[in-house]
Amino acid sequence: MTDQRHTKEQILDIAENFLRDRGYNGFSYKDISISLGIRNASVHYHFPTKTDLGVAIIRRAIGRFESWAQSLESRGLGHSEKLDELCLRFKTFVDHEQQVCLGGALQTDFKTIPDEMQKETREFVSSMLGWLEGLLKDGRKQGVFKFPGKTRDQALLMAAGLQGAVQLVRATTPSSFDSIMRQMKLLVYR
Amino acid sequence: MTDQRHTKEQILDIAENFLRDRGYNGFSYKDISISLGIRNASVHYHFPTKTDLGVAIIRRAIGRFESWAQSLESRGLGHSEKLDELCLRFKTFVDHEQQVCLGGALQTDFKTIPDEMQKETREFVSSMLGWLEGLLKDGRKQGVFKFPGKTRDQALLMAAGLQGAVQLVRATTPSSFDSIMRQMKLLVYR
DNA sequence: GTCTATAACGTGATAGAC
DNA sequence: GTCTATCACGTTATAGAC
Repeated sequence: MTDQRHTKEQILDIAENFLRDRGYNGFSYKDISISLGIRNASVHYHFPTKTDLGVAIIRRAIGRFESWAQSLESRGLGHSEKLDELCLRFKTFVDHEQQVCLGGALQTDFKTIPDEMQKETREFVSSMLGWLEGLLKDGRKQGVFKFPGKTRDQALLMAAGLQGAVQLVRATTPSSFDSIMRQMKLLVYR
Repeated sequence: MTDQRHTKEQILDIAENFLRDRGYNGFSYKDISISLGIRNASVHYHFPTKTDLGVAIIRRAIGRFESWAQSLESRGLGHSEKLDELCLRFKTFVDHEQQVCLGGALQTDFKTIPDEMQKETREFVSSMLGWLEGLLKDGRKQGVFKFPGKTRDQALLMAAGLQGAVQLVRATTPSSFDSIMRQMKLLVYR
């Protein structure tokens, strides 16, 4: 019984890894089954269709993001530290075999993924943008962040910068990510 | 004779469109052949392998970008106008069925594309980054742009922001692109 | 829950006629 | 240059035994 949840979770781990590594159309049930050491049909037992699998990956990511955001609260971090933690989160992708973030991968493949996945993707992105906007709004009010214009625009720019940064690394060098983070912070703190 | 070049160019147009629309693994020779009204095998006549096709798309994009940059010179545009033109270039993708930019699509699919395409992708990105860095360096020297930090970092941030922006549109709304451009300019002009 | 076996279809690619 | 026909293989997915 714990075994079921265990395998299911393992499949999600592996599939999400492939998704960030190769995109939604860049991996198959066979890849997952080989990676896990079971058979193709066994993967289908846990996730009947690839759509089910894709939706589950994104839903889990949404929950994980919200838990993460919550954990920052309970650790009592300040605005500046929270922003650092977000950047660190993306840096993890780069450090882990130059993977890209889930949102970026799903948006690039957007027109090829089923409707249910598109819907979850919007939800995921909306959740992240909402959090970031809140952080920037609060941080600016308290004088931690200093940027002109609308908070919403700044949040969008940072989200775009973050997801573009992890992708750019693949065509340049890992240090590009650090460059972009450095500059992003420079512009928001002065 | 002109017909050959014509069909070949049409294939490139259609394939590049698919690539920006659905990613490298999201379209097939069949899609192209149907779209062009010829047969699968005929497409293979012009581009024997999908790798050949992919490489040709990127090479053409590199040439096109350099012609575009050159055209800005002959039009005698200033630094500020050149930056506007770049943003406009990306906005075109958004306006055209919310497509993403070639660099972003290729980077997301990077680990699934053949070596030759990876090489061309690096070349393409390098070309764009070099141009942008030159623009920012010159513009800052002349007092048009005002940003702290390294020119290279700023160029990387803007490239990441641009490619992230066209992608984010898909999961949010087209106006996100305008928001991001507005904020990007705000930060580089003050 | 996992297996074997297989269906139904899509993919990149090639041979050879016209 | 384009066609028909076909190959070899990968894909998602299902039926049914263990």
